Amino acid sequence: MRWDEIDNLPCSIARSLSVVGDRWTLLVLRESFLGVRRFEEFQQRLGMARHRLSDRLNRLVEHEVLRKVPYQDKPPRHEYRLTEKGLDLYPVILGLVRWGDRWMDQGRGPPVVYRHQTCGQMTRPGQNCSHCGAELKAREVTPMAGPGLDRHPALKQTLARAPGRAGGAKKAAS
Amino acid sequence: MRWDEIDNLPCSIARSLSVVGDRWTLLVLRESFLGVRRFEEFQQRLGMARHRLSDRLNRLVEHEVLRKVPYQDKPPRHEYRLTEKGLDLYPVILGLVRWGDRWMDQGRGPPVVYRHQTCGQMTRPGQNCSHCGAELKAREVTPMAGPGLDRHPALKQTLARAPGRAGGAKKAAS
DNA sequence: ATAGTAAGTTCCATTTTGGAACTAGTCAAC
DNA sequence: GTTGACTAGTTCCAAAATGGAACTTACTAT
Repeated sequence: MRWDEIDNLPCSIARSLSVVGDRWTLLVLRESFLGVRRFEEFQQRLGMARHRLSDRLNRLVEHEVLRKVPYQDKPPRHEYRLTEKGLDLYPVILGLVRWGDRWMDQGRGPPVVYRHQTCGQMTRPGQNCSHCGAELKAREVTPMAGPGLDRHPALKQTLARAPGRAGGAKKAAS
Repeated sequence: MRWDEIDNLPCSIARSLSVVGDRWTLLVLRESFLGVRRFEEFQQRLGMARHRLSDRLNRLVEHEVLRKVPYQDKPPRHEYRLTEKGLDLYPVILGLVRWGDRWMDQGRGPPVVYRHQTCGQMTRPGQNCSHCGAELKAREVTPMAGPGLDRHPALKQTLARAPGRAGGAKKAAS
């Protein structure tokens, strides 16, 4: 069976994987959830081949997980932003984080920890806040450096601009 | 960046994907969660190339997501069963199901629906039961044919032996 | 005119995957 | 006592996906 056939299986897992089930797509989306929006920035942070990134972004736009939003006219330039469909992948991302934190942390503790802005407390990654029980929404969660992030200044920088922070992806006040 | 380097990134998503982030692995695990344990049965249900399946199963065993359990001596034969680490991937699987159900159902409704045995009610796929709120464990959830499964007898058969059913993967009574 | 920035595309080598056929150990039937 | 079936693979080769580096296009700034 070839990859371009699996989206027709009567299986929600196969259909989901037909969009996000390759080496890079979920890492691209991780960056999106951290506030990254531009081609150059995705490429620099992920270190992936440029044409591969181009493919992945285009496919995500095709499937309406991201949408292209122009931010200047001359020359035409645009950003890639999460749609509602894309934002709805947050539990999948946090599910992978939770599993990786538990089983793949190399004994150092989680590289990233999360605070639920709505209730103000730290939460385990997952579908619901482990403190208040409310559903975790990407815009209401602040990722912060955890114990497993020793000596990785580059990633700390990524975190510094994540949602929920002053001076983050959006201007703090307009 | 090559694939065999990503498991060293200080990122739980990348590390999780280094185990389950390829075309087939999560589909293999889906079958595991449905009670499939033997090479031939994985191969027949998934229709994937045999040596690819062999690779994937070996990698999952290496990472202790599955373990090999002998079931006969002459000739030596064994089954692949989920470990605790593997069972802990259930929320990731159900996260993909939930997203696929919502966004990729082709207008037909979910192919599979889930009943939480512990409370006896139907639940949305996810980390917790949408009825009673308890964490969903693979062994306490029964997948059943949903509206999106029209005319797919093969998959109905897969479901018929899933956990929580009499006459399923284990003998009903010993 | 030269350099810089952003978002790609092109070319080519390497890696991964897919398909079909073949191997190995054992039992059961003819 | 040879043939066929069953289970779990492996081998060979072609096709597809990926990675790396250089090049392109459309501007702006110096």
